[in-house]
Amino acid sequence: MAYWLMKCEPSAYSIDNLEKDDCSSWEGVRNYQARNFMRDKMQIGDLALFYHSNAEPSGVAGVMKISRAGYPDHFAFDAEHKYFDARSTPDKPLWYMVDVAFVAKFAKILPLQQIKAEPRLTGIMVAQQGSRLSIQPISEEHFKVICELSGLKKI
DNA sequence: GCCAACGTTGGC
DNA sequence: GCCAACGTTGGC
Repeated sequence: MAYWLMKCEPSAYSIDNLEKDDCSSWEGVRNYQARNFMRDKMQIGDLALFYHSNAEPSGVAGVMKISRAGYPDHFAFDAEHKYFDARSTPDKPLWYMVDVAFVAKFAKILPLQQIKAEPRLTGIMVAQQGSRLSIQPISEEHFKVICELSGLKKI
């Protein structure tokens, strides 16, 4: 059982969208490191923080659960789609995605500023300067501290 | 909207 | 395989 932090711009897809949909694919990741995490490491049942990037404020918005492990991102095969990539084919997929399921929405966004200010979260990847990785592993301890700070009692 | 930090591309 | 140019991310 592993823990993750996954970024998305809420203008594209937010925790509210996921709560409404209950379940969603997490397509469009076009970074090799992030892809490797999804393809090789993420397992059904893993918990992930939903991080709103480029937002007001940016921060953790809620919790979700991996409901399907890595599988080829078929949006890369569709020439009409914005995530199209000619280098990826059904035979030799280049990009992967997972499915996520809604677990909880925080009463309030936990802003990045507060994450940076919390001593128990020292060293967390999302607070590093210039951290752009959209799929990040996170320790169980950091995960729990963030849930606690957000007032979430129980997953 | 600015721009620093970072990842990727491609010429050589 | 180096590295400059370019594109993207994301906080501010």
